[in-house]
Amino acid sequence: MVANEKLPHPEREDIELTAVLFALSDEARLALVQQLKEGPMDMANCSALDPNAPKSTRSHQVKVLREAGVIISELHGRNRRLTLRRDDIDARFPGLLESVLQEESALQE
Amino acid sequence: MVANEKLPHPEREDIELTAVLFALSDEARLALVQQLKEGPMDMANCSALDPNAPKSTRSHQVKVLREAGVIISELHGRNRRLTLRRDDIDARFPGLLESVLQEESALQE
DNA sequence: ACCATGGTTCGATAATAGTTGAACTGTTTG
DNA sequence: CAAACAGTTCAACTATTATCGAACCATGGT
Repeated sequence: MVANEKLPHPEREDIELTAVLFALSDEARLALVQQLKEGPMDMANCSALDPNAPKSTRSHQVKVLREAGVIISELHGRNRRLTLRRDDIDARFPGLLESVLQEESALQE
Repeated sequence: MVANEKLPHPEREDIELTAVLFALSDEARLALVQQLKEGPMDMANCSALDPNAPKSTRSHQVKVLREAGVIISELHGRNRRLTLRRDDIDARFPGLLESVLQEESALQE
């Protein structure tokens, strides 16, 4: 039972490849996904989301990933806990996440 | 020896993941890449490039894929022969193309 | 109940991307 | 060499995305 799911997430079968690719085609969003491969994180702790940026900007980046079906964003205390939808993406597009997550350059430069 | 290479193509090591993902995040461009997995094709014969669209539009779509390093566009007679850079993409991002090319939906709907 | 925290939403503006016609380039064919 | 063909480039326009401040909303702590 997932707590308080107010923000819409696409069902697995509604996840579209082009939307996923687009969501991942941004350095910042890709870096965030890289960070989430280790496990769920609270949004406030994600260093990949520039802490200097306004929160509306951070919220927007997360929204794009969420609406594409790449991550789940659920209420957890007063934070948002972000979880990579690894199973769903793997089921829809086998091998895609693995190949993207291998790449380290997004975090380095 | 490749014939008459006037248009710039990035070197293998300069191909960026985000640029590739972005190039593939468009239905039309993805469909073109799907079509090219069978082998090189002349631009004029690619049904994935809407034949009703103006040629400047088709040229633009090809340009995005070329500049991202996804395809090679070389002069071949009075056509452009398009070739998927499978080896280069595989070398840079192993598994990525395979996972994207498995997906059929782009050609179907 | 109040306040601080962490985030969302809205609306405006800036930046980036796509579309297209017209003019131009290179190549084949007559 | 001229016309036709295939495509590129340019410039103007449209459309989509991103950024950001301000107002708002829910939760946790006191």
